[in-house]
Amino acid sequence: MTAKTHVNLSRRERQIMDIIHERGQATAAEVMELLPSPPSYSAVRALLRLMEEKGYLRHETDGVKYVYLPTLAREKARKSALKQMLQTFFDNSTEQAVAALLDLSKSRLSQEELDRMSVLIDEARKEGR
Amino acid sequence: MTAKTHVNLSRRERQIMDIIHERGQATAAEVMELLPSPPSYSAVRALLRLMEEKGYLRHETDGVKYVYLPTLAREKARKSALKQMLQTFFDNSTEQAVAALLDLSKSRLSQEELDRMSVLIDEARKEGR
DNA sequence: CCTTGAGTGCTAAATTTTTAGCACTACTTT
DNA sequence: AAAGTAGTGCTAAAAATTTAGCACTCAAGG
Repeated sequence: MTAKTHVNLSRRERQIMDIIHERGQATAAEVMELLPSPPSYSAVRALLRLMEEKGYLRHETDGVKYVYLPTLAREKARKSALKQMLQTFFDNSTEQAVAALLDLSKSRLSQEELDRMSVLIDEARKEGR
Repeated sequence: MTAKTHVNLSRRERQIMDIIHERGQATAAEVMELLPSPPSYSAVRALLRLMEEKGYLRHETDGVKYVYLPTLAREKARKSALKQMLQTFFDNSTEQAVAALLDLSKSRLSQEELDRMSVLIDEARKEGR
């Protein structure tokens, strides 16, 4: 099984996945803190438990408390999210997506960062050939 | 108001938004066709009507039928989705996102497309300077 | 014109999600 | 070793969502 893809996530589940992906891991208390219009602590815990049962999360114990982590490697989750976004918003055009990305962050990009991206593209060029 | 951001969308609402963003517009019948585990036609119509009421969609009439469109310009929706993804999966690193994007699509990219991306980066470089 | 087909809006039932609260366990502190 | 604190699991109620079905409108064809 693994992957009922994330299209099946309910609203809260998705919010929680986002938080956990963003931080890599999180405790119930942290999740609660970051949730918009957070419900009660016990509600958050219940959600986490349910999501674990459904296979979206797993937990490790840190002393007495639980730390939740995504089941799917971050790498894979990224990939699937990117694919989805490419299809939904960019007609599967990588070029358009890169353009939008550059535009979005242009003010924040250093010369060095841009140089490195340039190299990435050169490499892809070579590989493709 | 406008923008309860899309974090508030329910599962079905999100699926529908994705479909409509992907196609630019869609009728109830089309949406139904593309929905995973599609419910009845009238259920789809009801959802669309509700979403319009909440301000996520609007419709135009094409002869007798309704064609639904996103309220938010595609451009803006893209931007907000990208931002979200950058933050959730890439620690706000544009570089990492570009790398993942290239990796994801490497087999599909033509030399020409890669050249054009290269140009994009050069331009950003000049602007930044 | 009348009937039929393809669309719509609305309402309320069914299902799913979301929530709170209680009962329990395990440390820590005194 | 008793009491307190901080965590957990589970259950069932509350809220929100998703759904089906019915009543209506309009245009087209006979």
